[in-house]
Amino acid sequence: MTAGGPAGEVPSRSKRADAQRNREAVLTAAAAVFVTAGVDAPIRRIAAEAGVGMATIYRHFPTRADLVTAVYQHQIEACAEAGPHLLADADSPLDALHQWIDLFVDFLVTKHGLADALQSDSDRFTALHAYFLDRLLPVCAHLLDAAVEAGDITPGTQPYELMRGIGNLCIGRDNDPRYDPRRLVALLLQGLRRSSTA
Amino acid sequence: MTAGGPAGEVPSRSKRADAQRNREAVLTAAAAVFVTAGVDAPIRRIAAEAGVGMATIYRHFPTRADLVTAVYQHQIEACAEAGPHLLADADSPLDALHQWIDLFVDFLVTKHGLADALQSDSDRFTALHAYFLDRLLPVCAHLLDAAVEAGDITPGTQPYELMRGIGNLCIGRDNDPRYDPRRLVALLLQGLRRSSTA
DNA sequence: GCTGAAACGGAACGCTGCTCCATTTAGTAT
DNA sequence: ATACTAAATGGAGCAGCGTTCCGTTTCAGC
Repeated sequence: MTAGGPAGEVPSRSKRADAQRNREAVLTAAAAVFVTAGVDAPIRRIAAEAGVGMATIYRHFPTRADLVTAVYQHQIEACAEAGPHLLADADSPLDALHQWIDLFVDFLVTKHGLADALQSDSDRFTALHAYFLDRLLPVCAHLLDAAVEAGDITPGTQPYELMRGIGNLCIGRDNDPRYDPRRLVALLLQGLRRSSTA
Repeated sequence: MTAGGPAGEVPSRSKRADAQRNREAVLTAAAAVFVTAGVDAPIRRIAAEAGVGMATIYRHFPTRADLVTAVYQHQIEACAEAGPHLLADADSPLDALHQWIDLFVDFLVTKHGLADALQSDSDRFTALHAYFLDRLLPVCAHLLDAAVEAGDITPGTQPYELMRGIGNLCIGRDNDPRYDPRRLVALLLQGLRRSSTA
């Protein structure tokens, strides 16, 4: 019951001050290194950048997925929270879905290697995959349902499948002028539209 | 001058017999290992399976892409050759495109990690990427052009982008019942259709 | 200050890709 | 049949990476 003491309301407190500081240093360093070397950057590199030992990183973030998740948590949250907002403001549910997916795609393509990691068949990133799903799948499902209900798109598409499809389309070398994920995502969404012949 | 001897007409000859044998052994072993461990399987493993040293593999196949290419060459060729054949037999160019893409997708999804390798941003597989493009891009372009000319789909889609998109959709853990690349590829093709409102 | 425990750092281990070179072996000329 | 040469071989060796382990340092409460 722990009457008056810290009961763990704020999860990031109740640790030693230096541990807190190091945690922040690691997050900052990781964010910087991820930009240039991708989310697969060597732990040693991040540790050096942060001025800590490797064990410190492993202690704070047991798996790489935990580190990546922590680095991008705010942006993932922002994307999740944008969903209902867009639905309220857009001209149609389909518009809202489009705009939300644009946000999602922008997020993925600007994070070097993130889309790759999300779909990696390695077990290293399962937790990251799970976090994305927990946070964004309901949002996507809601938008999808709204668009179906409005009669804009055909029913039957599973949100999970759609999100993975979009994520997959974002995989690949950056800055290839011949390949723009956005165009293919647009094509995919076009395929979702309710055809007039149906 | 080497009057009567082999002059090198057949490129895979003109090597010592043991080298030929080892080359075949490596290909067989690699094919077997790829099935269970994916195209990223350690060279040591393939060497052990083939009963040769690692250097032998590197000598015959300088890069991993060369090895993977050699292992799947016949299937890639078959896929390439099927294109014109399908176009001649199918009811419509769009049908032919569909069937050909089905072939392509089947090929990718049954080769563990191949789709991942094709889009990997690592330089290890650039040659593989190039080979796929050299061989299959013209076929895809031809089918696409025919479908556009028949008025079945809207013009403007680049064959390269389409192929990469399809390849990307095939990436991921095998046997996930919630994600079937075929459904998304179908959706993508649906998006290519000429809409009656255009 | 003193002390116990939390936190730390980097050496160490295992696995992998790739290279280098002493040794073996196939093919040929005698 | 034998000897010779160049092709071919194999595995030790090096470097980079993820992950763990443990002796040492540092914080925080008394």
